[in-house]
Amino acid sequence: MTNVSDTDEFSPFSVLVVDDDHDVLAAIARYLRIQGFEVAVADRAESAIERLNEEEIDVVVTDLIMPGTDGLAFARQLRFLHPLTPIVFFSGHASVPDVVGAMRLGAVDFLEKPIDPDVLVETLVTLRDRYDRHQLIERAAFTAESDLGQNISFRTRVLAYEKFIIESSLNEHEGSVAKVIDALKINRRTLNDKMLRLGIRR
Amino acid sequence: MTNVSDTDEFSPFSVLVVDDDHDVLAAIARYLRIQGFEVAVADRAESAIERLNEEEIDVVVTDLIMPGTDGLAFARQLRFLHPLTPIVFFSGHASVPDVVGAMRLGAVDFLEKPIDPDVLVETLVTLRDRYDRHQLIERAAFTAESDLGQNISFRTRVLAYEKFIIESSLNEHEGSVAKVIDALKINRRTLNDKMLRLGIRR
DNA sequence: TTGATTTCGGCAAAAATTTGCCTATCGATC
DNA sequence: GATCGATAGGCAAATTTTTGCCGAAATCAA
Repeated sequence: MTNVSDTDEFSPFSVLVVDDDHDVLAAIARYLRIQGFEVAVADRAESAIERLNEEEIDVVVTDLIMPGTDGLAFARQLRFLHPLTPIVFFSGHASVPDVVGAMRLGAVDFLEKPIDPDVLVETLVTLRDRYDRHQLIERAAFTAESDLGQNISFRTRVLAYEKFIIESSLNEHEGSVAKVIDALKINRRTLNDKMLRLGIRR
Repeated sequence: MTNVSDTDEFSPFSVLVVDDDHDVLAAIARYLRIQGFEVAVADRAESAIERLNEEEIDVVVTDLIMPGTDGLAFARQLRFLHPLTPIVFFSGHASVPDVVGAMRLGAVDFLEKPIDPDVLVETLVTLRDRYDRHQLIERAAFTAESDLGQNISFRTRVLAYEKFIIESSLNEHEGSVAKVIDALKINRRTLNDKMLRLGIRR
């Protein structure tokens, strides 16, 4: 696997903000940019998906209630395309089922409107600090063959995920294979084989 | 196949209900027993933990707000003792952060008080049908942001991810297995087997 | 009701993965 | 140089998964 851009400049943490209200969108984007985030915006789900396919997004921040494809439906698509990309929801009057649905889709957090910019930034900073490395690895694993868009085979996806898990765990344990074996409860021989097959090096 | 009377072949599905309000507790317990569940009750977290250690509990249903140890703190203990036991929360006036916190702890659902008994039963029936005793696969297993994710085996995580992919794809294709087969490029027989093993229903 | 379509599961062969055993390499240390 | 600890890989048996074939059950459309 030749990865064109994994050696060059460090990639900033990029946030995709999705909201149909342009004023809110602009305000959030502006604030986040001041805070040093790279920000992409979209005013509806369809364009958000486009953005996600075009550029590397580290985290998605989306309104729950939008005309057309709403936040949950959007998250569902996102989950399918990029299963591990963190999602932060926000909404004005969210019902309990809404929040439940969002969290079930793997949302990291659910903020209430009006958004306190500092709370949002805090959430994002936590994510950045905590998952920066993981995200980079994830991208390498999941974008490797995802150029084709939707039709990635089940097999490929699962392998990519396995690769992600192992690389994450290795990363977390500073390259100690023994610790990974323990943490993932995986047979040593199996791990070695998988690493070989998936092209994982310490 | 999905018949209520089939279940007596297996060990019964046991529910632990936790609420400090004895009236509510009795009402729920009574209703669930009528519906054929084996029900244990506890009026506070401490006794609930005792119950959990004494008998085999398949799912915990707990109030969020209780004097002493509240629902979230209780869930945290439960997670430590029985990481894969499903939890269903209920509460009267739950705030968004409450719900978020509950779901982060791996709650299966969050119901609002007053509880509609039928909704609760439906939730439990789904759980009963869906979770195979041998192979409990927690949604949290694969959620990247979960606090739990750490001690879960490689195998379990991968299975959870497979389950997620298939469910997502089914969802996206409105339950059409044929379309899923095409989209995921997976053998029909393999898909059927996986659905069976992972407890996926259309 | 009938016939076409779709979905499911039993079964067994084929294929792939996992695992245990044994040996080899690499570094750090004595 | 010898040794210890950690990591890898060859090999073959054990185990699991995948797949094709078959028929049955369920669903849908006249």
